[in-house]
Amino acid sequence: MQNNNNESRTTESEADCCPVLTIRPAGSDLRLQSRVKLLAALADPTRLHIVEMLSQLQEPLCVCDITSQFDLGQPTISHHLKVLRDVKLVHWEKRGLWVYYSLNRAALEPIAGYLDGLLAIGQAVSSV
Amino acid sequence: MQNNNNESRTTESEADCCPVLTIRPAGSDLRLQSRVKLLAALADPTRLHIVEMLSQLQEPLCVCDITSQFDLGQPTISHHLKVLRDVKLVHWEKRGLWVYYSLNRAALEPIAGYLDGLLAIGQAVSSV
DNA sequence: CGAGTATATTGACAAGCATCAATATATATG
DNA sequence: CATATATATTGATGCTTGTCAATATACTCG
Repeated sequence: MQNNNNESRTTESEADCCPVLTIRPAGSDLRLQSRVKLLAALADPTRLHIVEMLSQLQEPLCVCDITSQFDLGQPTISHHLKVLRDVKLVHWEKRGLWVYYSLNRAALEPIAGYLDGLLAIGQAVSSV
Repeated sequence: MQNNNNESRTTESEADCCPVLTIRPAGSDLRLQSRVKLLAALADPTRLHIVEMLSQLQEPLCVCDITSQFDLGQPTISHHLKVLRDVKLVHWEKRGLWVYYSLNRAALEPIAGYLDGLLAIGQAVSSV
C-alpha cells in the first residue's frame, strides 16, 4: 500500500535545503496508532455530540435518551456507540431492558494531555 | 440523508426508561463542526506524525525534510499538508524554492482545552 | 411460553478519503 | 531563455465509513 521508491528522495538534493535532521520518533508507532483511533472516534459530529452529552452528566445515560437527541436511526446510533466502545471511550452497563452509557474519562484524559503536550515547544512525548 | 421518523422514537415508551432529559447543546453546531474538522485533520497517522514533528521544533520545517520521514510519495505528503493548512493547524511560508511549515499552536490550543473541558463533570462548554 | 420492547448486528450502498502517477507551477541558475 | 528542482494540483482508484432497512438478540411481563 506504500511505495518503495524512498531512496529516490534521499539523494543529496535536499541537503541544499536543510541540515540533516533527525527527529526522534515521538512515542512508539503503536501509541501513534491508538491515538489516531481515539481521535478518529471523536472526529464525527454525532459521536462528539454523544461524548459531550455524557461529559455533562455524572450518571450513565440510557441509549434511548441518546437516540432521541438525533435525527438518525437507532442502528446508526448503536453503530456510533460501538465505535466509542471499541476505543474504550465509554463504559456501558445493561440494566434490564436498557443499556446505559457513561464517559470513560480515564481514556479521554491521555489524549487531552497528549494534545496539551504538543503545545509545549520541543516537549518530548511519552514513549512508553 | 437522514430519516424523518423521529417522532416514532419520542413516544411514551421511553418514559419508562429515564425522566425526560433536556441536555443543553454544548456550544453551537458550528463549533461542533469545526472541532470535528480539526479532530479529523489530526486523526491520520501521517498527519499526526507531521504535527508531532513540528511540535518538537521551534523553527519551521522544510517540506523535503517532512517528506523524507515517510515512505509516501511527495504528492501524498503535499495533500496531507494541505489538509493541515485548511484547518489552519500549520503556518507555511515560501523561501525561495522551498516551503517551510510550522505548527500553529493557536489553533491547537482550543481543541486541547476543549478535550480538557470534557474531563470535568458537568462542565459547560464555551458556547461562543 | 408468547408478545412486546430496547438494543445490537448484518448487509448493502453511497460518499469520503488516502494514495499514486502524471502534470502544472514557481523559483533558481547557467 | 533553457534547464533543473521543490512543491502543488489533478484525476483515477481502491478502501473506509456513515447511514439505512431488515433481522437478531435479550430482557420483561402477562
